[in-house]
Amino acid sequence: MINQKTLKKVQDAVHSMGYAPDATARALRRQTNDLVGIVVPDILNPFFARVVKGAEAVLYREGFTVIICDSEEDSRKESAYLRVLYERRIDGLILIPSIEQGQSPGMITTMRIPTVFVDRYFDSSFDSIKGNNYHALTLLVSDFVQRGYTDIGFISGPLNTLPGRERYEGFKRALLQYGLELDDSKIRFADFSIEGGYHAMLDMIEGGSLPRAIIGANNFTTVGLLRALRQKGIDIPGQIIVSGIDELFYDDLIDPYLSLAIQPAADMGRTAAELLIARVRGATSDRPREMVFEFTMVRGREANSFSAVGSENSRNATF
Amino acid sequence: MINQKTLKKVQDAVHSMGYAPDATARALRRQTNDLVGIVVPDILNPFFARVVKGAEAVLYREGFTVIICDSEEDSRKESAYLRVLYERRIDGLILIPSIEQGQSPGMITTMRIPTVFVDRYFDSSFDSIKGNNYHALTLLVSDFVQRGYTDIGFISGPLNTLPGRERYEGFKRALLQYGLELDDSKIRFADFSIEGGYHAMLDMIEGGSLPRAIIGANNFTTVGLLRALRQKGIDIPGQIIVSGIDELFYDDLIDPYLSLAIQPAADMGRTAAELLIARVRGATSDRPREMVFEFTMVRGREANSFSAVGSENSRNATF
DNA sequence: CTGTTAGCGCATTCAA
DNA sequence: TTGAATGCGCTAACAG
Repeated sequence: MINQKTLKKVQDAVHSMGYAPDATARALRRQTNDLVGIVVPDILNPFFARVVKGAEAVLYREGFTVIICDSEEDSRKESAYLRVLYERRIDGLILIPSIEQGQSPGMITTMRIPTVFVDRYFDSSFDSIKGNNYHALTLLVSDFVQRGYTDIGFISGPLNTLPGRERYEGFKRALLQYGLELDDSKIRFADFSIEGGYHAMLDMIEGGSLPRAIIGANNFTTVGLLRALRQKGIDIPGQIIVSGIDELFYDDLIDPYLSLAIQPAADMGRTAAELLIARVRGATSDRPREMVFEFTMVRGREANSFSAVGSENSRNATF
Repeated sequence: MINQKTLKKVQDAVHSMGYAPDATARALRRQTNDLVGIVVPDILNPFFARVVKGAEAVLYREGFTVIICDSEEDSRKESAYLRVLYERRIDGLILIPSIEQGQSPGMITTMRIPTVFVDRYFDSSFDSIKGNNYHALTLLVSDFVQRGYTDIGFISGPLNTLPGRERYEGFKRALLQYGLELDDSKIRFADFSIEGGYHAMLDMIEGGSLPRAIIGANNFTTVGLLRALRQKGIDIPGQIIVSGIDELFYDDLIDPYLSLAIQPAADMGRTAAELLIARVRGATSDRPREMVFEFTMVRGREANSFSAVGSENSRNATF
């Protein structure tokens, strides 16, 4: 038995001389890398950034190193990254796919790497995590109806994504549920981007059919939509009232009248990491799990009757 | 000579069978990894996220894989990550240090990895990139003065960071330059966080010395400061007018009267990557380079006299 | 130009 | 319990 104090001294000495074991060689020998890849369409989008932060925290705690890749909503860059990650012999993958799928689905299946999809996904044979998109629209529409607004428009996301489809479906169902009429002139389709939301809203305005209330299909769509309304000098909440899906940043500062249906993004990221770690460490044979997270409604100033913004409600969530 | 078409066919066949060369083994053999680490204090901060995006784009193009690490402004987590990156045998490092330095400076020097510091840094023997912080405050103060506001407050950053020090110094110099008096009751020190800015502003308000104009030392400080003003029901721009440093997100939507001094964050990230690649590939013996980027002034609604927000000015920069 | 071999730094195995 | 040998998958060097 070596003396503990001596051991510690030697370790310290070795360490201070700048030695550290080579993780590359270890990975080669052990055939496992403690490496996880996370691929997201845009790290600047606060929703994705929060998912990444949640996942990263768990993976770091569990001793994994994380390679974060920003596909820039480009399916070719995404595929290229998947290839790179595969060559790096990652042990697991958390993927938020870009809108266009490209070659990724094929690669994911042939790579045979444990994978968890978040928000958007294309393959039910993998673990996946999403928000209850249908319910989000029930929340938003019912909020409008309760406040007396029944003339409701929608800037939808792209229907070739899961949240795009489900939110559009959810919007239609919610209108039906409240006996409201579906008016196509008050629906536009965009691509979950700021520009997309902006142009869709401009188009609706210029089409002459401004609804009394409108919903943005995701955070960026809502930003674009608000920008169009401001540019056209349309009064909020006087002429139109706005709700959106997904947190932005400092939402209370952006527009005190803005109501939002919010997914617990960091929780979803954490859960994705936990599911992934279970796969990596444990039985890969378990059947895929689909986890659905609930949205929370955060109401803007008007819906709160006259409570002050910045008071004890969840609008301070970023704190 | 092998027939090109045959070669291609073989490659395709091999590739389709799921084979891809093992980057881990290659790294071990070649003793170079095409791996770069980026360590930032908070990937949710749009300034840091933009730096990362800029750097990542260049590194990706040049064939490097990027490991992005979020130190959460925690010097212990930062050091732990530096250790991990070192063990992973990264070829280069881009570092935005956390506020407290902890063990990182020592590690950086003993690791002997090509390193580029961005925004904050502690060692002039490495390449570094920053904004012209002094000039930022000249821009902001002179803008206020031109608009007739001479009673100017400042929520400073921490003086143990480079931008914190330089911006505070810059503020003092700018006041001097315009013959204005330095009033300590209108200066508070915070930590570049939303909470910090919020509490600092609250403290100033409750101290009874509200200036007619105020500057936030960085993007988060400005958010916190705005939140405090709103919560206290203080009218912007009636009672106080606000300027800040660094872009937020959708700044025009947050407050149309908000003026900002903005660093070209993505450019700075790109340049960091280019400097790093030059070091990694080339002569390590070159003396360290310090690059200083200029701020751009983006004026809020009032300063623009009556031009509409959303018009052809740089407030649409996020587009 | 093609084919063979040695070794990168570890972890595992087997021998002592 | 401790020490020496083997090989992970690749590439660079070398020999044919």
